[in-house]
Amino acid sequence: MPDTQVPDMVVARLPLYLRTLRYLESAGIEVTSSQDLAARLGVSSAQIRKDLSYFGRFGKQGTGYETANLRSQLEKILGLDRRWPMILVGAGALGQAVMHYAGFYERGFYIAHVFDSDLAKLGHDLAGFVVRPPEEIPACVRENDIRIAIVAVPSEAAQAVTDELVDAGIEAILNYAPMSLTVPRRVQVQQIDPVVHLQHMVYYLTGATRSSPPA
Amino acid sequence: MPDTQVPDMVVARLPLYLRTLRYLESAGIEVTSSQDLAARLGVSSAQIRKDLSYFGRFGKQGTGYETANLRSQLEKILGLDRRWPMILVGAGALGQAVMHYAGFYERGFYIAHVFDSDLAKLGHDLAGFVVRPPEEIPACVRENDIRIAIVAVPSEAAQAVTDELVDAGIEAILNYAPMSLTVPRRVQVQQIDPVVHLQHMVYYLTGATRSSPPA
DNA sequence: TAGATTGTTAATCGATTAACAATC
DNA sequence: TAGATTGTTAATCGATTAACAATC
Repeated sequence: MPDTQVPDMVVARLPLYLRTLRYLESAGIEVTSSQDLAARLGVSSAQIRKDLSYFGRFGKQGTGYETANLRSQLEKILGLDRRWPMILVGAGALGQAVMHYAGFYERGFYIAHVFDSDLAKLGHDLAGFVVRPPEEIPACVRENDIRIAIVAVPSEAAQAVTDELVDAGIEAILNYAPMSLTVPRRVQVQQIDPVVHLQHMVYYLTGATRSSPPA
Repeated sequence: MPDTQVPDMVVARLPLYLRTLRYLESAGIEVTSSQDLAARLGVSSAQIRKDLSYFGRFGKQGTGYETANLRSQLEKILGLDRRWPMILVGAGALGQAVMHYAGFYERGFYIAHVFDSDLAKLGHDLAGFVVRPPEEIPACVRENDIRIAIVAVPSEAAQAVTDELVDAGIEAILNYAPMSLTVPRRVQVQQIDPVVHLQHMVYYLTGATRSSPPA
């Protein structure tokens, strides 16, 4: 079974499965089942089995899945059997918070270089990173084979920075600016905007006339 | 047209529409159309019109939508014609980054109280917030009518903190811990986990054999 | 064996899109 | 008026679920 064309929604769920498997593994739980995972994630067990079936057969009838094995299989499928370097653009408050975030390294990513257009920031100080001017992005990306960038600049600058990143050959962008970015189809973009999630939830907090939250 | 039961996916998109409308408004663009919004957001214009139709009629044939009007209508629909106080649990590195995030206040939210179980943190220092012990959460929530909480504690503590928040009457949780939370159905949960998004994108960066990214 | 759980197919359900009459 | 765009319906498309034979 080759890549029969996996729906993007399925791909999007794999990291959630992976996260739970890591947790189970760290808790010493060596075997799990689609039902157990489903309960922990709040989805249906059929969905988990169906999702996994796009990539192969990882379980054993009557038993379930070996936690460590499925975890490692998912890592391989997602491309996490290596570590990915990223560049960070923006070394302001948000960018510095991103630099300090410990979760990247543990789960397959790390920040390799940091850029900011503020001349006052160029130096060694920030969280152990040397802040470099944006002009150096193209060479840095090329020389270090970097494919992922994090955008942590003010909204006003986000699209311009994105255009430069795309020109430099970046293929995936994690955007912390609260703004939709326009990119060519070959470039992946994902958005981190906590306020969008708050606004979504607040809808269900308003009025008793309001429809009830989704299952 | 009352609340015919709006699909959650539609509700989830409203904040994105709102974000773009705010941008247009700030750029002095007074009129827009479903086509213009669609192009900016990378969705179809039919979807935007359909989504809006769940809530009423906001446009004018032949012309489009008045930016400021549609923005304000969406705010009303989402429940953003007021400002929502939140409590933050966790005053470590992540919690402090959340405290410093300027985007909440501008878009309808603010952190009213901060809690941390670390005795060393109790005090005034952090970003202008007085850090209080978690025992005070229930009274604080009750007395101040707080319905939203942000969880920014280590993964190991996240579920326990969540259970306490639920008991205290919290109805919506924004979770920064990289971990699925289990809550009663009446409670909203949304997750912020940048690594999940990176892992999702990386799938499309691996191998030429790989299916191409979604449109 | 009896009990459990997978992998998979077919049925259901829901979301997106296409298309167009209404109308500004 | 001619041109444009909405709001809405019906058709399409795709994702989720139910169910069960296979099998550990």
